[in-house]
Amino acid sequence: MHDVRLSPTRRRNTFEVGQMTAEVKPAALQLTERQEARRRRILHASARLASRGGFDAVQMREVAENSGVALGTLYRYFPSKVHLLVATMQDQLQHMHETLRKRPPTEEEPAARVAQTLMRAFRALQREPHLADAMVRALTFADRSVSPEVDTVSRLTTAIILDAMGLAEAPTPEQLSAVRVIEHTWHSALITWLSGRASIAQVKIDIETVCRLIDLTAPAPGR
Amino acid sequence: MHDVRLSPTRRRNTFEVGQMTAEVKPAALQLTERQEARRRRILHASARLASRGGFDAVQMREVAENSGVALGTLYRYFPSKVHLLVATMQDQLQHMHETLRKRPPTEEEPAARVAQTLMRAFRALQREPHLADAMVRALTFADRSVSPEVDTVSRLTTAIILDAMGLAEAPTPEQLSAVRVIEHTWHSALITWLSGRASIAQVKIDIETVCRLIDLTAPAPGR
DNA sequence: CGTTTATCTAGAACAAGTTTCACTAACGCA
DNA sequence: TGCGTTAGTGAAACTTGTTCTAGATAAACG
Repeated sequence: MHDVRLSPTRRRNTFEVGQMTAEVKPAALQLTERQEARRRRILHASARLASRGGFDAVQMREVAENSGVALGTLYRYFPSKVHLLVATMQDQLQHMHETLRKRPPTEEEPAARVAQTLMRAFRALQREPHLADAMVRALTFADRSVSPEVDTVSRLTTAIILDAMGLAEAPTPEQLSAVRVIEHTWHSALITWLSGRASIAQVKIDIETVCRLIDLTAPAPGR
Repeated sequence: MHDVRLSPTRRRNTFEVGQMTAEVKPAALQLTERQEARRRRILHASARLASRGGFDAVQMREVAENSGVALGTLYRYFPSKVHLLVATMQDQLQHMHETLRKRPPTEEEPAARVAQTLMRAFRALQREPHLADAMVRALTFADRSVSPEVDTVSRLTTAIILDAMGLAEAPTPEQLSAVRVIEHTWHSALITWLSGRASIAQVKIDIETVCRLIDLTAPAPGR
């Protein structure tokens, strides 16, 4: 009768934005091997369905079936569809982060580096527009009950951007503000693209535009 | 048997961003008086329910009951819950725009004027956080089928910002980019606030931060 | 006016997210 | 190894958005 939800719900890795390292592992409180495997199967099924038909195509019953797990079990691992998709996004972001670490941006200026990085991520999303749809829609639709998970995604994104700026260690408050604004723009621009209201070119422009903020907060004398 | 959906669906007021005036009336293709009244009752009920419990509290059956209309009729006027809420947002924005016209921002600098305007709007939303939740969640969750309506909201927002900048007439492409980025930040910051991941103060900072972009695109020599 | 046609109404029906329940399997530990 | 507890299964039930149907009203129009 102990309706204690499985890890993902209460995960709350308290760590500062700055000290984000490569190890942001799911960190669910000790899962057995079989459980870890189940969790992985679920995420995999979720991503697969999502890359077919986007948000709507991820149907909980089907995810359960496809991952060989009972519906109730699925809900024990991920207490809602949005939780599931946000976790899926965490997963994908992790990959992205690692990939980016291997091939850091080539540009000189921080602003250009960030823009380049985001455009790379954007191109990756373009390859799986449905998956992108599912993840981003879930992310912005998430209510308070998903805050911890959304926050994790946000921290990952922040880490990626800071990495691109070349200062994963000691960002100033001003720089953090700029990064937050960049993130806002990133998410919202993706949405306008996904809903067909903005072209790829326009998203590019928006990203480049917002990245100029970085210059404003550069360590240089610039106000 | 002519399942022609009512106006709101196919509304497609083609008008340029710049020439946005006060007359953006719903403009549904000729509704009779009774129909206009019904539409209004529906929107009113929607807003009332939303200001109670936010997105989830707006239940289509209840909206129908509260506005004295059959469920089928509700769906004829607004083909989905998201359509309904986006229309509700249009409605509210209209009011906001008029209010802002009456008392334009007092600041001198364009950037400060925009920031002041958005903070005013933000304070208005803070008075009805649940309503804000319903509208903003609907807006960002909207899929392609709602694009025209979302676009209308976007144009209204753009108009408000351009007004605040003091150039509703001839914005440069660069300025339009900045405005788009400001809008992105505005929506996304609202979401982080609504989901409890950012404080009011933080939203304020983000708005002020992004508004600096306006200086970068000023008619002045600034690059 | 009377008729034709488009709207509305009431209510059932359907779909997918979520919850619940009774039961079985796996795990942790003494 | 045996046993109590936690996790997982299967299936039904429940909720709320959405669709459908048949019949009643209102509008348009000759």
